[in-house]
This record gives sequence, C-alpha cells and structure tokens, in this order.
Amino acid sequence: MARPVSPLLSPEKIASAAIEMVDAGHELKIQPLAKKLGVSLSSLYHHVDGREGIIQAMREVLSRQYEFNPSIGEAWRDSLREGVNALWRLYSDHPRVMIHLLGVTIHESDTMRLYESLVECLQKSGLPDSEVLTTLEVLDAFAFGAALDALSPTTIFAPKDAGSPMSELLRQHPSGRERNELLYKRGLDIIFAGIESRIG
Amino acid sequence: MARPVSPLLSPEKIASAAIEMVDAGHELKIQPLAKKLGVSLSSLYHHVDGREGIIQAMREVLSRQYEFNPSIGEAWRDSLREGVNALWRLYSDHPRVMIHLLGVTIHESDTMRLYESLVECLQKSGLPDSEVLTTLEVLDAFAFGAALDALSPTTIFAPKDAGSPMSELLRQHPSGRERNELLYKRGLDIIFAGIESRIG
DNA sequence: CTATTAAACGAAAAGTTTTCGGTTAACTAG
DNA sequence: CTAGTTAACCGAAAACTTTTCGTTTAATAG
Repeated sequence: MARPVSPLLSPEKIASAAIEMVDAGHELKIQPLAKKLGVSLSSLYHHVDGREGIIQAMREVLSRQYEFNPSIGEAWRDSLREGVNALWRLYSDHPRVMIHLLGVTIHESDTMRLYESLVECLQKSGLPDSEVLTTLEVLDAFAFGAALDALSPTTIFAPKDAGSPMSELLRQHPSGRERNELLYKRGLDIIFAGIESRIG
Repeated sequence: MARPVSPLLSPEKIASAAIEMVDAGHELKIQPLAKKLGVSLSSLYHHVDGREGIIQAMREVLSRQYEFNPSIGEAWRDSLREGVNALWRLYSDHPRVMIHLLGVTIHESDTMRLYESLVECLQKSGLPDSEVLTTLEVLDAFAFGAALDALSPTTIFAPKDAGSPMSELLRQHPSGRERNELLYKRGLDIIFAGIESRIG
C-alpha cells in the first residue's frame, strides 16, 4: 500500500487510541496499538517519535481535553471546588495514563491556566500569600493520590483476624468505584475545612 | 561456572538491588540488574519468577522494612501523625518503586498492622465509626500523592506571563526536596485541622 | 556412595521496539 | 501539465529485552 488519499494517522489519533488502550488496562505496546488503528507497525513512526513520542502526544491530547473556566462572581469556595473537581476528573478518568505521564509534567498551557485559576481562588479566600502555592500543591497531591487509589483491587484491606476492630468497620464500608468517590469527596471536605480553620 | 559454595543470590538480594536501581531513576531491566548483581542473566530466574516476581519481592522487602509500633499511652493526635509519617516515609523514600507496586497492593501483613494502628487512633479521636475508614483512606491517598509529587521536575509551575499573580508567588516558593516536604507537612496539618473540625 | 536438588552458566527462543528501503499519492514550481 | 520533492504507507530486517532450556557442578539426603 502506498500513500492514501487522506491520511489514516495523526499524532492525535495515535494518542487517543493509546489512551483508550491504557485506560482499558492494557500495557502500552506498539504492535497492538498499530493493529487497533488498522495500520502497519512502522507507519506509526511517521507521526510520533516512538513510544516516548506517543506518551507526549497523550499528554497533549489530555491537557486540551480538560479545560476549566471558572464562573465569574462565584464564591471562592465554589470556584475552588469546581477547579479541583476538574483536576480530579482529569486524573481519575485516566489514572493508568497518569502513571505514564508522571515524569513528563502535564503542567503547561491549558493545564497551567487551571492552576492559575485555582491560585486566584485561594488568594480570594484570604489565605496568606505565603501559603497559597503550597495549599494548591496539597489539593493537587490529594486529587492525584485519590485517583491512583482507584487502581487498587476492589477490597483493599483484608485483615487476617475477623474479630479485629477493622473487620467490623469493613463490613459497612463501600468498595470499588463507590469507595473511591466517597474517599475523594470526603477528603476534599476535610481539606476545605482545614483551609477554613487556617483562615479564621 | 557451576553451583557455588554459598549462593550468590536470593529473592531479597535481587529485590534490594532492583529497589536501588529503580530509586536511582533507571528502568527495571533484567540484564542491567544481573550485571549489577554480578551474575548471569538467567541465574535470576532460579530465585524469582521473572520481572513480575522481582516486583513481588520488592513489595515484600519494603513491607518488612517499614514497621510501626505506636507508643502506648500517647495522645491519638501524636500516634496518628507518627503512623502517617511512617507511611509517608515508605512512599516518599521509594516513589519510583511505588509506581511498579501500584496494581499489586502492599496492603498485607506488616503494612496491614500499620493500617490497623491508624484505625485505632482514629477511633480514639472520637470520629464516628462510619467515617474512620474513609478518613484513613484520605490520609493514605494524600501521603501517596505527595510522595509521587517528588517525581515532578524541580520547577513544576512555569507560567508564560512573568507578571501573573502566580509568578510573584513562585519567586518566594521553595523547590525540590524542600518544596515536597513542605507540601507534605502542610497537607497533614490541613487534614488534621479538617478532622478536628469534624469531631468538634 | 549414589541420587536428587540447587545454583549457576551460555545459548537459543520469544517478544517488542526501532530503523530502513521501497512504493505511490499529494503538493509545489516552473 | 509536467517534474521534482515530500508525505504516508508497507514489509523486512535490525536491535533490544525477556524468558526458556540444556548443561555443569556443589550440596544434601538417604
């Protein structure tokens, strides 16, 4: 086969397929990716610079996808919560992809704007300037950790002793996605309460 | 070479070398690992079940290394803080190893005991039973996220606009290890304050 | 003392990623 | 409306990694 009338591939198409693949729990392998895209293995190399290039492309596709426009005139609490939720969605929709992106830094262009919005919210909150960035980092770290938590097996804790204080609690504890979402919501509530107490 | 007088290898030795390797920022590859251990490639396969087996062995070595014995009669705040610090040390001493362990679940035996201690602290705090496990998960997710944050490049935020509100803050913001530790300490303070406000 | 198991090795096999040479379509000048 | 260049694809080979296998010899058990 020679050059087709319209291109079959593009960095975006490759990245999207790779994201699907990784989200589905598969390893990021080039051969299966080519098969999924219906092209030959070597064709991929005309659009991205190997495995590493595919990861870069995934990063770009995801940054573009998760924009955030804070509503004007909203209370800082609400804007901040919305903004962290956007971050959480980015992370928790694609935790497996995030692992590949860890060394790479998403922090740029579109995502940068999200962080800047969050900084503004925190400044409005009355938090001293010296604490704003660290607080943002705390929120980010929590959202990220909570998203990766979703990769844990459905039952995380499995105490040997059925009579332990933990076993009793586990009986009424949700699992799976429900557990993960509760963890995020509760954590955010706790951190917000913690921030308020620093302000007041 | 044939069977040596005393074995050159063991799962523990292999795991420790692998942990060193990964901590140093290298990929987990079998050939370099064998070289580092001064044995032939194939010898490793007598002690561990391939790559996956090495990861299991790393998990076991690390779980054993990070035990935690809460002091009797301490205030719950102090015990809880100490316990979370133990978790944080485990995660932040080896963030790159943690990435390999993500799907595998450390949560067992030694580490399990740590979680159980933390549950007891939280119960003593007066938090309603229905919130204890989720709160533990929040602390764990934060510690994990904060540890992975250390893998980010030294300067995380790099706004284009030098006059943005963020740029000003960045000028007085620490970087590298200092930044990461501040983030953890502040986050823990915030979460503790948040927990207190739920109790009170 | 002999049989079995353990620990190592080298070489081959299996699996993945990357490169290369070849083919044809699209684009760009003149 | 060519002719030359570039773009997009393919198949095959090369380069790397991981895993398996057959062989050698030391330790250990009966």
